[in-house]
Parts: sequence; structure tokens; C-alpha cells
Amino acid sequence: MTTTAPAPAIPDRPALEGLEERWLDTWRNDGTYAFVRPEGDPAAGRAKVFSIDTPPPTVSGSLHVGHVFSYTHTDLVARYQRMTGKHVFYPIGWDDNGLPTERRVQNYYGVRCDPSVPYDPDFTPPAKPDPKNQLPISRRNFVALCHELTHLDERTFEDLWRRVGLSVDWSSLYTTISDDSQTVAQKAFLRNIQRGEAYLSEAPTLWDVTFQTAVAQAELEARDYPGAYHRVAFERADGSGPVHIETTRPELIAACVALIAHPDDERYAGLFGQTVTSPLYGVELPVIAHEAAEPDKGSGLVMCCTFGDLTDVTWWRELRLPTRVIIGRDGRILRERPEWLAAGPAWDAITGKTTFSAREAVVAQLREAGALDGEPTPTQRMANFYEKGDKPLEIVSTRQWYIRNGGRDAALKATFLERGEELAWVPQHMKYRYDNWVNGLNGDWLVSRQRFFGVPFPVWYPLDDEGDPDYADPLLAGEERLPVDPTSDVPDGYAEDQRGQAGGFVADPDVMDTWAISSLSPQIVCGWERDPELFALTFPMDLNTHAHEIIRTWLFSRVVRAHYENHSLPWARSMISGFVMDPDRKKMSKSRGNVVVPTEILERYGSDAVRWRAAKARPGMDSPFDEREMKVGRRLALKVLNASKFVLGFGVGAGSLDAAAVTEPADQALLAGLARVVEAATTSFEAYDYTGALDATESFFWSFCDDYLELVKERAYGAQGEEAAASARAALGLALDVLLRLLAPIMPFCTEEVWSWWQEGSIHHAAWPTADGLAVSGDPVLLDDLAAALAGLRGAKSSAKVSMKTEVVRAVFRGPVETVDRLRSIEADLRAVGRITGEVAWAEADGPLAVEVTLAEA
RNA sequence: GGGAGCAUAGCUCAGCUGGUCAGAGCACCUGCCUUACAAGCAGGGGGUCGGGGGUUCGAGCCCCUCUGCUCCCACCA
Repeated sequence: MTTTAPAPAIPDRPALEGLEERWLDTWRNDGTYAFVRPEGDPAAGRAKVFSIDTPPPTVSGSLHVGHVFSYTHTDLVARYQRMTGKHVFYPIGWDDNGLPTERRVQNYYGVRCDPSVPYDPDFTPPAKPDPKNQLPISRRNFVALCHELTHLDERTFEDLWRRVGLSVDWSSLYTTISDDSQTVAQKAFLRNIQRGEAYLSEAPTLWDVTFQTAVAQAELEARDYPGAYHRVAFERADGSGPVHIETTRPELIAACVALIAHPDDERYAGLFGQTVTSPLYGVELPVIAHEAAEPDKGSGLVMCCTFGDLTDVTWWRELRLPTRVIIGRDGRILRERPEWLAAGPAWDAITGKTTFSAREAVVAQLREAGALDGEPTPTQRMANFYEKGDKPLEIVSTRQWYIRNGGRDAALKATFLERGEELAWVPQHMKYRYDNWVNGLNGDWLVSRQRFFGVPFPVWYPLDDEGDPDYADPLLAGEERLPVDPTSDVPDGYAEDQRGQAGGFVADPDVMDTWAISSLSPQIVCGWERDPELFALTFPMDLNTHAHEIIRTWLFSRVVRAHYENHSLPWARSMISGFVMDPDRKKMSKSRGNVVVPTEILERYGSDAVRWRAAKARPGMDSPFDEREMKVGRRLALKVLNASKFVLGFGVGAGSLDAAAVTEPADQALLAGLARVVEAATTSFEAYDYTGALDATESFFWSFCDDYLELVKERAYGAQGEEAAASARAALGLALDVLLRLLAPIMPFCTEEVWSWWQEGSIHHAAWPTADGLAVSGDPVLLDDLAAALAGLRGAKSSAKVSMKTEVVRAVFRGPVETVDRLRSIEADLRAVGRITGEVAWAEADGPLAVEVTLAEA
């Protein structure tokens, strides 16, 4: 049988350099990864679609290798599903609104938003930004700069994701600040209000004094914070002497409303119901018993302030204590003296100061007044921080929007825990993080932020005759008007000149937290209320993927929104990635300075190599970063090119893949072994175990190169006649064809390159291989025998320190009868690969195969 | 304090329901210019599977216990 293969454009010396640019261009021009809707009825089409929800990265942030690994994990699954024939719906988006962007704009342009500044249509940012002296600009100008800069950042991000080879559909790119996202966010929110799932409430909230915004529980981060215990004397009102409290925040003595001790604490039993007076300010305060006071902390007696911490809030609420706020939203002591404090040096010493300097002043005064017992003793404690902030949070009473998440409702909490059960988790134990978080919720989800660049609340408040807003009956925008900006749009039935006037209206000034928008990503990408056909084809989605740190935020919030809006989970399954740790097994973070920048690594080793390394990290597994491992992936990619070139050099062509021509035992064994690998890889991928799929394929591929190729190359050249050669060529072609497809999801570039040498179309739309037709009649165990025989032959030459070309004048194969029989069937091949020119003998023996080799004299 | 994961060669990891399970890659050592690949190839030395108990004819694999590491949550007096 003579086959004339089409002459493929195989380079003499294949190289990885330049592959990425070439194929990225081709994929872009051909729309290789564009989503194609299945024909016909959408309900029936749903089964043909595989839809994926991928986290929209914060474009103003920076990406490290951990992101690259996690996004690659998603892509591995997407590419596998595509090859199984699914219509893969794989959009991507950018999270461009929110505080990180504002902060970046401030630093980048040297400006800050001041809503009181009028809009300047001719505004241009300062040529030389001065970060210490930021130029105040109008909200509209500020938002324009935010848009400008995010577009710049988004280009960089897109370049990186393309470079990594993500097979996302770039034509369905979304951003969280787009009109479409705003419409979805506002519409869903309006419906939340109408169904009672969202509400407005004035309550003590965690407050970041730097950014001057409320912060949600999910954005908290407990950090070590140095402080000092101050033992402070309060005088009993009956004149019987002092009692001592210990506090790390003496500056709050002026905000004190009561002293509290545990009801069983005998030291203070006689004090309950009595009053004391505070030092410096002389305010009379009750002493109250409450279980939340811990006798072994400090002196067991604690001052309750408005508000020092969350326990204070509990006491304030449960004991109906008065409200005595002294800290303003800027984190400074108020400039106006509260009515419960007397005028005088005590107040004058702290007013207008930061908490830090107020504390110093108070301590000095306490010491002078003799109310400080001993010196402050340093302590390390945990304090709540906004995850992006660097000052401890204060608690401030403000009016905010909330969405019910089960934090204040046991039945609702149980509902969301059930949703967690319903979801398939990869790996399974990640569900515990979800349970942990939901169980620990202690309040509803605070979604409003006192910021500028974000989706506004589609809400106004009517003003009464006094000009005071009526928060109980907000004016809601009609859905058909969305998106609206209440600061420039007018509620129905009102005119612009009534804005801010008595009897008129006022806009809700806040914007939504970024999670309140990204929590709707499934609705945004699937075309909820916009494209019913698309929605039917893609929602609920098949897969959600991201790393484990946002289970409590993004994952949970999407479960909440989909539950309310669609009465379902947003997706059937979540695949959670681990982190890439630094070599010391520490988390990578900007503050630690141990972040590995992905662009350099991609540049140095190539995308296939980096993807290979990412695929080695199983779902949920943290893995330390070691650059040397990238070399191994690169070597595999290069091997794919070289081995393929070699195979195709035998005249193997796409048209000659005929299993019937495979007649030689070694060739049949190869295909039988390959059939097992296909089954293993498929099983693994179906279980989202891309690592298992890679391991099976990779180890087979290396033995294919090192053993099988060596074994048959002379025969393939025709050393044993045309029929034997045709058998080898057919097996080589079939194996290469299958191996490339098995590797394609992991190494899309080198496999696509080789595919183009001899096949039509993109390998990424080729069918995922099946075992059909491979396991004709071969015995895969022969491959193991072969490996052992080769090790024997090669080992003899290696220990004799001679070339592998050295002739063998006599070889004796000793082993179990089955092994000997199998090897005997490929004697001609063994003679060729081992350069056995003399006698070959076979002997039955117990134990593993042993090869006795007599080498020719040098 | 609550929860979870991990502990197997120097390093990174495989070892599915207990019986060739003591493995792979990297690193290291020794060789080989073998016309696909010297950015390659061949061979080799490395582990009482964290410690201690137990179940079993038999345990990295099951149970108990201890120790260590990592992550999540709670922790502002």
C-alpha cells in the first residue's frame, strides 16, 4: 500500500517561538471560540450547550500567576467540552467599577472626586499628577476619567488572557459598569425592593474612615493591630472610691454610656444598679450586668461606648442605651461639642483630632488627673479592617441599603445552606467554606457605598414641606427607564427644578457595592430579560470557576441573587482553584512583595508550558511556585513538535489513518494501550480532574516517544518490508492523531501547530477521541514488556559506558512464559532497536524479565 | 476558640474500594554527538510512607491518639 501524504509544511527545525502570535491571530480572525447557538428549540438546545461563569477580574488591580492558573483551569474544561461537541458559552468580563478603580484614578491622574465641584466640559487632568495634593474635580469629570483609565487597563488584561490562550468568546465581553450591567443591576434591585428582599435601614455600620464609606461583612479582614491596655479609674457616685476598667481606646471615654460586667462576676455584684462618673468628663453612667461581658478580659468591667466595637452595638441595642457619638465620618473627633459633655479643657483637648492623637491627649490628661492606674501595657489584638484599607474600621450609624442574606433570619439562612448542598463542588470539601461563611453571617448584606464610580440606586426620596426626605416611601424608577442616574434623571411626576426643594425630591446619593453587580453576572451574560432565547440556552449555567477566597463574596452573592430572581442555583457546579504560593508556601500578596508577574513567565517559557504547569495543580490544591517546573512543560511542548515532525516524516497522512492496516503485534499493542489512555483521560475530564487526564496522556506520550518510536522507526522506514512498514505508519498516524487531541485542551498552541501540518481545520473543534477502533486485537501489556526489554538492553550498554549503537552479539530474555511469548512476537523489532546482530535466546523463569546481553568488542 | 485540608525520596507530587504500593518528574551522579529532538537520549543512587497505639493473615491506604504545617471563620474591653 503506497500512500502519498499531502506535503505538510513541516519546518526543518520546529520551534515554539512565534507560535502564539500566529495562532492567536488565526483564532481571532476565524472566530474559533465564538459561541454558536444550537439550531431549533432553545429548550432542546440547552443540552447541547455548556455555559461557564468566569470571574470578571478587577481591571485596576494586578494579576499574578495564581490568576493565570485559575483561569487556565477553566479553559481546560472549556476546551474539553468544546471537543466533545458542546456549544461552549464562555464569556468574560471586567469588573471596572468600584473603589479600586477610583483609587487608581486618584493616583494615576492626581485628582479626587468632590461632588460639590461643578462639571467642567473642558477638563483635562493635570500634566504632572501630585498625589499629595489631589485636584478636586466634579463627579462627572471623575467618572469620565474612571472610564478612560479602565479602557486602558482592560486592553492590558485582554492581551494577557489572549496570550494565556483562554478560549473565551471575546465578542460577548461585558463590563460591570456598562449600561447593560447597570440595567440588570437596577432592575434586579428594584424587584428585590418590591419583594421585600432589599430594604433601607439606619443602623450602626462598619465604616472605613479613609474612604468614608460603609463596608460589608464580606469585605472585612481581621488583622493584628498593636494597642495598649489602659487601666482607667471611674469614681463610684456614692463616693466610695474608684472602680477600674481596662480599655485600648481611652479616647472613647467621652462616648461612654455605661459600664458592664458579667452578672455572675462577684467583684461587681454590689455595683449593678449603681452609677459611676467618668474621669475627665464627669458624666454619670450606670453599671449594668450582661452575659456578653467576659470576666477574664481586663478587669472584667468594661466600658460601653457609641461605638467601640460590635459588642458595644449589641449592648446598645439590647440594653437600649443612649447614643453618644463623638467620632465623625472622617474618623476625627467631632468639632461641635455634644450636649452631654461640659465645655472645658477635657473636650478642647480632643475635638477635631484623629483617634490616634486624641488618645495621646486623653492619656496625658488621665495621668495628670490621677485616673490612669499604672502605665499602658502593650498588646496585640485583632481588629477589623476593610480589606483594601489600612486603618481599623469605626462603627458609624448611617442609612444604608441591605439585601437579606440569612444573616438575620434563621429560616433564610437554612435555605441558602440548602442551596449549597444542591451545588456540586469540585473539590467537595470547598462546600465547608460556604457553610462556614453562611453559618457565621451576623447581618444582612450591606450593598450601598458612599462612593462615585458605580451603579447608582434607581431611587429618589420625596421631600416634605420642611424639605426633609421621606425615606419610608422612596420613589422607584420604572423598569422601562433603566438605566437611570437619579442625580441627573428625574422621578416620574416631578420636574428637574424640584430637585432639593421642599415638596420636591432628592436622589439617593450612593452607588452599589461592586459585588451587588457582579453577583448578577449569570443574568448579565446569559441575557436575562434581554435575550430570552439566549437565556433559555445558557441558564442556569453549567459551571462556575474561581479561587477559594471569593466563595464568601462572589459565589455566595450569586446564589442569593439567583435564588431571588430565578428560584434556582445560578449554575450546577463550582470548580474551585487553589492558590499559587510563593516558594516559602506563603500566600502571594502585594504587601508581602512576593508576587510573580505572569507576563515574564509566559514570555520566557511559553503559554503551553505555563498552562501545563497550571494543569498539574488539581482543583482546590495550593501549589508553590517553582520556575524550574515551567521548563518541564516547555520540554513537553517542544517534544510534541519534534516527535510529530518525525512521525509525519514517515509519510503518514491524515488520509492514511486505517486501523485495518495495523497488523504487527507491537503496533496493535500501542493502539490498545492508547485506547486505555483515552478512556482514562475521558473519565478524568468528566470528573473535572484535568490533572488526571494530563498525567495519563503525558506518561503515555513519553513512552510513545522513548520506546515505541525507537522500536519501530526502522520498520517504518521499510526495513521489514512494505506491509510491516504500512502497519507501523498507520499506527503512528493513528496514535499521533489521538495524542494531539488528548493534549489539545492543555497545550492549545503546539497541538494546533502540528494539526495544521497535516489536518484540516482547528484541532480545537476536532472531536474528542474515543477508544473505538483502537483496541482492535492488541495486548497493551506488551508495552510494559517492551519497556522492560529496552531497559535491559540499554542498561547493559549504559553500564558498559558504550554507545547505544553498539552491537549485541547475544541476548537472552529470561522471564515468565507469557512475557517471553509476547516479546518473541516482536523479535524483529527488538533486534532492530537493540542492534542485536547475533543469537537471541528465550528462557522461562520466575520473577521479572531479565535480559542477558553480550556486547560486541569495541 | 470553630471548621477544613495536608504530612510518601533533597524538591513538587501520584498512589482509586487494604494484598507486586514503595512510584513519577525535578535535582543529583555516570555515560552516550543514536540522521525527530544535546533546549536531547540512556542508565543509576536516594524513602523504616510525621510519631505512637489498634483492627487484620496482611496497612501510606481503615480506627484512635499525639505532633507539625497551611487556609477559612471568630477574636477590637
